[in-house]
Amino acid sequence: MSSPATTPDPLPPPSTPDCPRPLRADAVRNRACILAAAREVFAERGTEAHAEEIARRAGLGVGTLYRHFPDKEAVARAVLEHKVEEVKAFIEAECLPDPDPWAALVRVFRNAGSEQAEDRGWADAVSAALGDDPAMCLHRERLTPPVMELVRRGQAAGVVRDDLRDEDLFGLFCGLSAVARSGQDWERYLAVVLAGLRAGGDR
Amino acid sequence: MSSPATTPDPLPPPSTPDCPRPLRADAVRNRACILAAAREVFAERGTEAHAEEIARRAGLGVGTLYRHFPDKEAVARAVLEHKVEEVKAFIEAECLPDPDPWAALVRVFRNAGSEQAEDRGWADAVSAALGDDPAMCLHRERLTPPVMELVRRGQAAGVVRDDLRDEDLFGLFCGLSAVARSGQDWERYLAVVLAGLRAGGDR
DNA sequence: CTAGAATGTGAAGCAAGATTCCGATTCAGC
DNA sequence: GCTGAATCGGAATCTTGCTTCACATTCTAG
Repeated sequence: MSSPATTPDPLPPPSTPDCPRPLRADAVRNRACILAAAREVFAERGTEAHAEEIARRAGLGVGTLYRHFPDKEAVARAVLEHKVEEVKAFIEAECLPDPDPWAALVRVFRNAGSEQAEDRGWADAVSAALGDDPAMCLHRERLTPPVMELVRRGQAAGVVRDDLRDEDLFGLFCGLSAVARSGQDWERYLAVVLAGLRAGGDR
Repeated sequence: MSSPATTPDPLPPPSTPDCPRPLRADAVRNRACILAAAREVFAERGTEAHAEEIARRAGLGVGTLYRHFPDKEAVARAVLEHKVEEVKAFIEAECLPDPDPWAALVRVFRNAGSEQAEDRGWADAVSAALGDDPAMCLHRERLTPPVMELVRRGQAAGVVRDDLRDEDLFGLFCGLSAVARSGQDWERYLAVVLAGLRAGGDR
């Protein structure tokens, strides 16, 4: 079926779907620089970050940025992807294992608050997660399950209010993002929300 | 000091600070059209509303819009002003008189939720109120007092949690705005927040 | 009814950013 | 160290939306 190994394939390495061809070493390095810079800039400026600033911060020209990504949104998506994995990892490593579901849930919210306070882009993304842009909803799907798992455990233990659906949860995070983004004291806001989540506080 | 009354003042009516000169009848009418259109468009599109669309919806050219307002932001301010008065009037007429401070507070929040769900511009403004743009903070100053008055009464009656400062309150409204704006079910969100506001639910 | 000021128009001018383009540079295999 | 393909750079281009302007139209006082 394939040509004898002795004759080097005249075509570039057959482009497998996930690795069309090995990137040149410098290109790999630069791509990483762009992503690192983008993480910084999005964290500072949120969705409004400028492509130019990302490139400059990476020590590269805009053209290079556009060689690696089709447009600015793609960069944002890549950065978001990274953040989601980070947060997911935190929840799975630091919260899910906790035998006390309430303490674990509190830790999830605290983490969300501090991350959002420090990363405007992340706060923007969480706010946008309620919208209808599919790219922005992706992380909602990715993070809801582990958090709901904790909620369910809490409800089983009788410490979390019984009515509470997926969407409500994201609504709360969304509110938190609005407060955290603004430099407001999100801990106080969180205190109220947590009190509200606790079982029995119902009106 | 002034010239005899018999000689009509050759100058246009001395421009008093608040009424430089009487506007022409059609100008008054058009200004009102612009504001009405602006209210609609800002309600639909929020801060992103286009000057052009406002003018078109008013049945006028953009130039006319700019004859009446120095820039788009001035239009937004005027619209905001109107909304703030409306909300303030609602609180003073429908909530402050209520002898039950908790019921009154709930009504304030419900009103906020439904207004924000129907008026994207208002939701945006509330979110922005935590920022540092003075024009956007103005309504915070205007609405905080009456609401805090209710909070204080509630605290005195022992139905509202004791620690609760001005800023916290706006944080909660800000969160509500994020949820309401997104078409999410803000009533559920509110249920949690209200449970959290209630005295005794503390962790 | 008429003149002249006040208004209304919307095309043209600008500004800010995103994206493209193509010559200049750098890598990787020989 | 050579050569051609892959990359880089950043000025030029395009897009979008705000704002201005010179001229046309409409009011209002006389």
